[in-house]
Amino acid sequence: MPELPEVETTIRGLAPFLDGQRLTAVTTFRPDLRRPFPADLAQRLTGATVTGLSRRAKYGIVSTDRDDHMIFHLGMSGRWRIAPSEIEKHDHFILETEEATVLALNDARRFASLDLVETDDLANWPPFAALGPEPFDLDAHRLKAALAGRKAAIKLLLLDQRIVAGLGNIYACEALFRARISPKRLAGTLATKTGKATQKTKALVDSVKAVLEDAIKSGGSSLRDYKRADGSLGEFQHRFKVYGREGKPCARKGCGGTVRRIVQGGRSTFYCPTCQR
DNA sequence: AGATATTCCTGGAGGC
DNA sequence: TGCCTCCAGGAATATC
Repeated sequence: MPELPEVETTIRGLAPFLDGQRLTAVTTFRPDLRRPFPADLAQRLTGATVTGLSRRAKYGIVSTDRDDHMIFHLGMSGRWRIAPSEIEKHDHFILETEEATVLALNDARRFASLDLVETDDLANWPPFAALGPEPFDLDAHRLKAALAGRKAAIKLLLLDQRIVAGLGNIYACEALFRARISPKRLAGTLATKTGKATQKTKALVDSVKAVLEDAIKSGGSSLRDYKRADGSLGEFQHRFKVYGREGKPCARKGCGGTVRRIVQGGRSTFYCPTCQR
């Protein structure tokens, strides 16, 4: 479930153990995850000092003093474990620091990725080159322009990382609920010139930011696999208003509707047909 | 452009 | 503690 808040939580959890640390040992237990690991991964990381950790969309970035950036994507089930007492099933990659802290990348479904990109290549690195703006950099004008004329359902476009980068299935559903917008609404109808639709675009931008900020404050959401790097669970799953709440009463005061589940683009969408229009 | 299906994987849940 | 089917946070790719 790692969407933007889970990756942000992971980066914040790793930073105290990695930032400024020299990497003393790098171990891979297999040659690939979603993609092959770089052949010189261990060689380039071993002995390097971490100069900073950051995030872009759902990618975590560990930068080193060799102008390298180790970039990970957690896929569906990836997580980092700090100082594990022993190696577990599905640990695929291990970093060890000068202070002897062990960090393990664990991923049952192996949809994660691990890449090493040089600074000069960052902007053109294909996974990054295709990304739209960070949600926190989004504004109503920009979103409106991206949605104008589009006939796809708004939910599907919120999942399109080229439109806005970092939302996944959960937070797309939750943001639409907060904005009172139906996930089935054709994206272009949010982008018309008349006041009401523009207000809807603004509401959506504000809702996207708010739900992500709240989720980060809660340490992300833990459903099946996700845990914070220190092993603790996120808390935001207790605050879902629609996700996973099919058949339950709408959380909006006075609405009285019932949360529905539909399928869009082959994935579950949860929403309240009564108050989301 | 858009809708849909498929693929990469493992594991948990639920039906029988 | 069996077998089978379905479903799951993502995203690239193919086809109509």
